[in-house]
Amino acid sequence: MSRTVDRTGEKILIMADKPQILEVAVPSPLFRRFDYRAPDDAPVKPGMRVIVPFGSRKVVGVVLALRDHSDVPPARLKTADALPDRAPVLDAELMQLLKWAAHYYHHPIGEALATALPVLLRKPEPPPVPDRQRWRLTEAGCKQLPDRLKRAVRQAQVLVELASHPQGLPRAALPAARSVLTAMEEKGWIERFETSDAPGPTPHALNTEPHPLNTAQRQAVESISASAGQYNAFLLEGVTGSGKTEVYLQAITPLLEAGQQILVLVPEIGLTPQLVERFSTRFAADIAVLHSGLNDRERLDAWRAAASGQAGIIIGTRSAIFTPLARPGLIVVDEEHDASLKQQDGFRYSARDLAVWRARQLDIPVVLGTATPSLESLFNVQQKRYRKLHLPERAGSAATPPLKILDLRGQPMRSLLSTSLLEAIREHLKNHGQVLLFLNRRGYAPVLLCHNCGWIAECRRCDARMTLHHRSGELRCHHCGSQRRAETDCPTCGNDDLLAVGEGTERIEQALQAYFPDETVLRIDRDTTRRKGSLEAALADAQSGRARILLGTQMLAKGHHFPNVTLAAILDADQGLFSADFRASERMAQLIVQVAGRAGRADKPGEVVIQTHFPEHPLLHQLIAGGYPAFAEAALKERQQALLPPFASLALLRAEATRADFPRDFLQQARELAEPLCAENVQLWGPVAAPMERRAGRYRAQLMLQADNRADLQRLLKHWVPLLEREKLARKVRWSIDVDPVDMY
DNA sequence: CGCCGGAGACAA
DNA sequence: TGTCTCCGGCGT
Repeated sequence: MSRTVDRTGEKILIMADKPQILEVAVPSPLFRRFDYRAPDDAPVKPGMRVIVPFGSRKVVGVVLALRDHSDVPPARLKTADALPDRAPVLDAELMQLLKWAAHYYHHPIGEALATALPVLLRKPEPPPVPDRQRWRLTEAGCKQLPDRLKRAVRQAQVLVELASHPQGLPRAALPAARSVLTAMEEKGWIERFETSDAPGPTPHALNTEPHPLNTAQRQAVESISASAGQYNAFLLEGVTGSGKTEVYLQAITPLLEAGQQILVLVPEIGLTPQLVERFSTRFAADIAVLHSGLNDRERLDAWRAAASGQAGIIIGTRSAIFTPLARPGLIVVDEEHDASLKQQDGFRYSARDLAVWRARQLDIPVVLGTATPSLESLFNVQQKRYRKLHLPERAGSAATPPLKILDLRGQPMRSLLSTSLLEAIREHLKNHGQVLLFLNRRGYAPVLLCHNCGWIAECRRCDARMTLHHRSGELRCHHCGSQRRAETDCPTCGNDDLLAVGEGTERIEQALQAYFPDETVLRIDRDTTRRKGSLEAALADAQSGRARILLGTQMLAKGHHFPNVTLAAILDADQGLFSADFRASERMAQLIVQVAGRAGRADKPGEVVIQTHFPEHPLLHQLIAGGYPAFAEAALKERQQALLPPFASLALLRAEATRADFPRDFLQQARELAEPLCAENVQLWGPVAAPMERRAGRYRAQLMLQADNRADLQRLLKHWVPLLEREKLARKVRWSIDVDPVDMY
């Protein structure tokens, strides 16, 4: 029974044996929480979904707390419609994580909670019942040899998968379309069955024997294992090919055997298949995969498998950090330095930082793995907040290939394929190696220029030039996605002498094909891998060695292993060397080291070439002389002197609108509101226009807040954000707070 | 006279 | 953000 006290001090019994007011997080951009009368039937707990009337619609909110009193006048209080679930969809632990994250990143709680729920649970309609259908091998299927199925790769993969999962797998876990499964079913190789009602944890037997470890790997595994059941943050720094994944696998083995779950975060969907493959070959445990390629139903099933404890391993991108876990044992963040672990719009959380927070709260270990640690994580090691586990050797003792700087000055212009590079390519091809060329610029040419009058093709919605895509004959804006037919005559002077200036991957591909007519040149970028499955197909082509010249953007540099590559080249390192963004050099160093890691193995020495017009640049020299650690040490010193992260805390207030003056005016008012709240150690910079002010037809500006510690910055934000919300101009612009921004544009 | 788009208010 | 209302412009 709840009690209250009246004015006379007498205790009065409230005629209720449960609290009557629900404090609800409603999915809306409002920072307020909303009170409702509880419906009088079901028992309520925080973390339960609740269907409530909101304005003129019905929305799904989440119960934050139960109260016996509300400050809202009774006449305005509405009654919640229904509590659709018997149990909370978000347990106490997740609610705490989400409340903390919404608070730290200054994002409305309702939206934060909504992003943590699978789409189907955000709707008032009842979600579909779980998919209980599983596939398994028949006796005939067990006798099929996957290697015989040369023409049916998918079928072979299904056989391999099912052979290692005798307890059966849901369709979503199989690497094949429904039609493939039906075909195999008709041949009598596989069959379906229904799982029992309450799936328990699956047995987590090993499928394959662990690989032998070197000393450093063994020490890493032992350190992580010794931390089982208690919080510890580890930075697992392992050069490419040093066997980080094997460390993950062996560290989690005892945890799986003890029935615990492992949450693995990866930066991008492109990395999941390979990692899933490694995990599923090793373990018989159910693996739930959560990434943007799933449909709503598949996502819900994976989410439920994690929440029920049925899945032993959960692998997912950024948003998987909010997956409920029945028996959490360890969190792994792979490629922890990767910027895509930070959400770039809406609820701008860092999945890596939240992983550390969540591990601490759960009192379990967290492992941040990378070949090129972020400066933030290295600083945390220095501060003894993280423990570093170092894997200095490449497995099989392959030497790290030397970096070679190739001076582009004086080389014939309009070719990123310098004579020396072409020679090197020829040499490596002759020695049966593969070559990998990296250029972070897709399309044919970044500029289309009139030779007669100087007209340049520009985007109508952005302050940017259009990129020419030759094959499609289109101009595309890489900032807003708009496209149009490429002009053949200059729209200003009518001259037909239009020049394609500069080079993108499409043009380099063409040039390479002309230089090496007998070789297959494989281009891997967003344009060639748009169709579903085409990235996988291209990667398979690269791995098989059929294509020996690989050319691509970012996506080629991340995580993929091509054992035959002996030459890796960065065609143009210059954009990364000079940039307004103070993190650009860190990213360039990481990229160079990651690309370098693609070259060479024990039996085939590798070579890495970096082309630049600035061969004297200190970043390149640090990398050559001392590798990534030397760069990182120097970069950390610079950050300290400039009082930049990790030695300072930053936040950005961004604003955009279709009118240019609104964002500036709003930010100026915001600045004036902030000034009286600023402690001495908090500085305001701006407002300034974004480096590219107009994008997709909207004008953008930002105000930066810099403080020498997190707490003071948070204190300011806490008082400031409510004032912003009340500002009149706040409704004329789209604004957002970015705490710990990674991209400064 | 009625329809449409834009602006502003509001959400318990 | 989604929805409702109000108001002015304009077409019929």
